[in-house]
Amino acid sequence: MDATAPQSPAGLRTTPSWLLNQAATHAGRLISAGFAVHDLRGYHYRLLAALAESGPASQADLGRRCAIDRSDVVAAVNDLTGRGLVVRAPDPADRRRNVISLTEAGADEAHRMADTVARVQDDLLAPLSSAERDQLTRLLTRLLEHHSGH
Amino acid sequence: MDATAPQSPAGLRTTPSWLLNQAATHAGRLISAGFAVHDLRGYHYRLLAALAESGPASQADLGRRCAIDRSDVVAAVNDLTGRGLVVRAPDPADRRRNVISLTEAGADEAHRMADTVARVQDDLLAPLSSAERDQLTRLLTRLLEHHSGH
DNA sequence: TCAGAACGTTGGCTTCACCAACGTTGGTAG
DNA sequence: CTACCAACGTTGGTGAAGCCAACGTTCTGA
Repeated sequence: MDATAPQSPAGLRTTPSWLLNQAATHAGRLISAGFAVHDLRGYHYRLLAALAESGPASQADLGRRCAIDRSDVVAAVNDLTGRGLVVRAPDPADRRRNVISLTEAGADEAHRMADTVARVQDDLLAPLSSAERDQLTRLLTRLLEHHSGH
Repeated sequence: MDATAPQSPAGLRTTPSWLLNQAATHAGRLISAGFAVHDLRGYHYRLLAALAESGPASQADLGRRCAIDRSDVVAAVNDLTGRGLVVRAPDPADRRRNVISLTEAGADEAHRMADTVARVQDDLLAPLSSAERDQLTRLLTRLLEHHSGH
């Protein structure tokens, strides 16, 4: 992003979807920079976080929880197994499923990435007071609940 | 997005950068659907909006104002000229530059797209009161100002 | 005047979000 | 029990969006 950007058109600048887009883009830059240190990307973190929090799960379940398409879960899990962060095993109780579990290294990495993410939040929300951060979080949460709870 | 998504990990669900990402993704889906009717995409709208608001400009200027890379401006302007929405002319005062101007059809399309965008905002912000919408807008604006004003 | 900056352009890359199709396996209605 | 349909993992592909490096041309400032 050009720091020296002339004022963008008001037609964009005052449009919530534009603001969301730009704020998310910027957050994404910070997050990506943080993840680069771990040599991992967004999909990887989402999966590790889900596994660290709720334990082993099928790929389909992970996809639903992390908002990642089934086919993209395959590739990301491949990456993670290749790095020894995760193990893929057939589910004896349902032979359609694979059970994905964290290895010890995976659990460690999940913690480290969570720390990185936490630092990025502070960076991202620097200009806001703690009350304002809560406000923003609540507004966004309501938005998402409305649009997913249908 | 799966409407039936089981609860995502709290480690994500309560993280502002995740909320921003998801909200922006959803907004993007609504916006894209709206733009599909016009057979145009996000970059096209940004450029048309900037031109409609501030008049003719060089490609580099447009790129800075719309947060689009120089090289991507080239392609988008090519598209727009191909549709007769925009004209590209060399700047006699600075032969490095091209001056991009809206045609009449381009100005019309800019208005129609602005209407589409306005409708999408209402859809997107449906769950929020007008005061809350202002709050959200202000918080996001402050975030962006902080991170671009450096 | 001459070095460096700005401009437009080409070509390439990565991430993320999707979609369609297939074979395999489970569950269920008849 | 069988037929049918749903769910799962997988492959392969698409497109938008955001970037970066390099080049030749043109302008500008020291």
